[in-house]
Parts: sequence; C-alpha cells; structure tokens
Amino acid sequence: MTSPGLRELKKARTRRTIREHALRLFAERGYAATTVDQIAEAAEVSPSTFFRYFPTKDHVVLDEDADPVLVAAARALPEGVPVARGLREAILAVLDGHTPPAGDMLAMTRLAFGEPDLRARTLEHALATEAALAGILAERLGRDPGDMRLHVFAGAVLAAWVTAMRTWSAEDGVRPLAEYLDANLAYLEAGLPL
Amino acid sequence: MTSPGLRELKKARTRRTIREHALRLFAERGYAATTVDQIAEAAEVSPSTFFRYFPTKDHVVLDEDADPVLVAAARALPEGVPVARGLREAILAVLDGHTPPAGDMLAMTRLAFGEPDLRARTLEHALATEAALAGILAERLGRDPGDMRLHVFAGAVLAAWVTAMRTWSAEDGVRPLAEYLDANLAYLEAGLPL
DNA sequence: TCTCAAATGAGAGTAACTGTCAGAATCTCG
DNA sequence: CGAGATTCTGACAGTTACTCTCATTTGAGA
Repeated sequence: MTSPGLRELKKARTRRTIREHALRLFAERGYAATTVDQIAEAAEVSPSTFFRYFPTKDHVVLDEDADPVLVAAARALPEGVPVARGLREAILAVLDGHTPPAGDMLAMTRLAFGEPDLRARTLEHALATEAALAGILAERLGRDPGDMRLHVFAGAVLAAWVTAMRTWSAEDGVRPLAEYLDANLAYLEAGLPL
Repeated sequence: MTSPGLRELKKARTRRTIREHALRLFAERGYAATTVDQIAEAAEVSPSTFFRYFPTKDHVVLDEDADPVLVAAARALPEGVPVARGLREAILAVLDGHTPPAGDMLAMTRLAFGEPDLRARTLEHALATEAALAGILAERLGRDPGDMRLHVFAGAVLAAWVTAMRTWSAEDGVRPLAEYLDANLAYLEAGLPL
C-alpha cells in the first residue's frame, strides 16, 4: 500500500478547488462568460496549471470517459434474464446507492445540455458510454464486439438515459430521476412499440 | 417568382467554392492541420468572408441542422403500419433516390466520426435530428411532443443510423450503406431483442 | 446613370489552448 | 537530516478560432 503522500493530496485538493470555483463561476455568470483565466485566478493557480489538470475548459464539468453508473450496472448484469430487463433492475439499483446531491446534479445537467459547447462534450461522453456498454455486453453474451445489434441496443439505452435526464432537468427535478429512467427502460424492455 | 439574380448566384458559388477547397485541404493535410486562413486563401476570399458563410470551421463539413434523409422519411411515413416498419421502408426509399457519390460520402463520414472536433458536431447534428424526428412523430400520432417514448424511439432510430454509418465507413464501404441500415432497422422493428 | 442595400476585406481584439523553460516543492535514499 | 533526483508550478511567447467595426466595393432597381 502506498501511503497517500503529500504530493497526491495536494493534487487532489487542487483539482477539487479548481472544479469548485469553476462551477460556482459558471453558475454565477454563465459558462461562456467565464474565462479560464478567471477560474485560475479564483482557484489561485496559474492558467497553465488549469490546463495541466483539465485538458479543456469543458472537462471541468464532464471529466469521466464513460458514465460510471451505466458501466457499473452493465457489469452487475444478472444472468438468465433478458438483457433489457436485467439492465433496468441493475441501473436502478446502482442509482439508488449512488445519489449525489440532487441540487448539484440538476445544475450540472442543465449546464451539460444547455450550453452548446458542453452539449457537444456531453454527447461525446454518451458515445463513449455506448461503446463501453456494447463492449461489456459483447463479453457477457459472448458475441463479436463489432456486432451492430449490440451498438444499436446500447444506443437505445443511452437514448433512454439522456431523455430521462433532459426531461428531469426540464421539469426542475420535481420528481426523482429514477422515475423517468424507469419509465424509459420499461418502454425499451417492451420493445419500443409505437 | 424571384429570378435567381446575380447576387444569389455568386453567393451560392462562393459557398460551394469554399467548401470544395476546405474538403480538399482536409483530405490532403488533415482537418486539424488545416487553418481557416488557408482555406480562405485557397478559395480566394478573406477570412472574414469565410465566417460569414460558415459560423464555425466544422460547419464547412456539416451544415444542415437535421438530417434531411431521416426527416423526409418521417414525413413520408405510411399510415396504418407500425411506425418502425413504416420508417424502415420510408428511409430506404428516400435513400435510394438520394445517393450522393459514395466516395465523397465515405470521406465525409470518416471525417465526421474520426476527428474529435467534428465528432462533437456530428453528435449535435444527431441530437437535432432526434428532436425533429420526435416532433414529426408527435404530429403524426397526435401525441404530446414531450412524450418521452417518442424521444427514446427517435433516439433508437438515430442509434441505428449512426451505427450503420460508422460500421459502413469502418469497412470502407465494401457493401452499400443501405444494407447496414436495413439490418439495424429490422432489428429495431423486432423490438431490440438481446 | 444614379442611388441604396448588401457583400466584402482589412484590421484590431479576445480567449482557448500549446510548448518551453527556469525555479520551487516534494520525494528518496544514504 | 541533507543532497540529489523527480515532479509541480508559473511566466511567457505563440498559434488559431472567432468577433466586431468600419471603409470600400459590387449588384439591384428606378
């Protein structure tokens, strides 16, 4: 076990500080109206350092490559059940244990889908999640990872996810996110009848 | 009837010229390595003019808001059939009459999904198409445009579309795009069993 | 031909990055 | 604990996408 080490600690703290100030400033004056220099100044680091921690301005808001909730759910997929059903259960289970403060999440979601620059990054994020999901499913089902069906299916799951998030944030979170998500996953499970 | 008019003609020509030179340069030296100034110089216009015709560099490659093929197909949706089936027929019909040179399309597709900047724009494009599709479906079916099912369904159609394009371009177009698309839409029609 | 509106080009300015380099902070090992 | 190796940081210069403004040119219509 390597002890944390002062260097690691400081790095983690700096990263957190930058993100906090950035999100605060975005909330106060808007994403586009906030410059990296301002964030750096507020966080008391140089602009160079900002870019050492985050490759681009939008990565402050969205950093992970694939959504951890969906990936965890896919890994926890029960066997012997139709995938859509299993995924629905797994996602809701993971989401249940994994609840960040609803207020923050609402603000982030609004940013992620509202600001044009961030929307683009959000969608890249969704694409990465789709790929991860398809990969895990390929492994679980013993199929060729290039099988288009896996990708179409994973894309549909992402559509359910994105639609739930957007609707939830559009309605200011009056009802819990899980409800919207469950409705969409149930619809997917039913085979998307129209 | 407004006659074409010299002004309109020149505008159309300038737009086409800029795009042609841009795509040529992108193919020659890559998207990121080509600057707007170089495109402007090649097209014999000032950089200012470039931005009057295209709001951003990536709009040279992807300009429309929603994919015209999918939108046209949705509008041509036959009645009385399940939507997935009708859409499958309509899309293939539209695609049949609407075949741009496969080589160009392949190059554009590779750019659109390969270059990170463009991938982001491509996905925005997909999102706009999803919204348009959901809107048309709402009208056709007499449903609330906010109905999440419409958006999940439209998202799944987009997933079928995107997956087909990516696979097609990854395989260098050895088989026609319509084949991949048909396979994915058939899978969607079957209710995405896994 | 003359006048008005639209298109263009030139130039200055902003902001997101990128790369380099010297100095400071941390770690490691004797 | 102290010296040397390693890593982090800030300063700075440079590139590029994009914005705004203003003077000039070009096409449209009387």
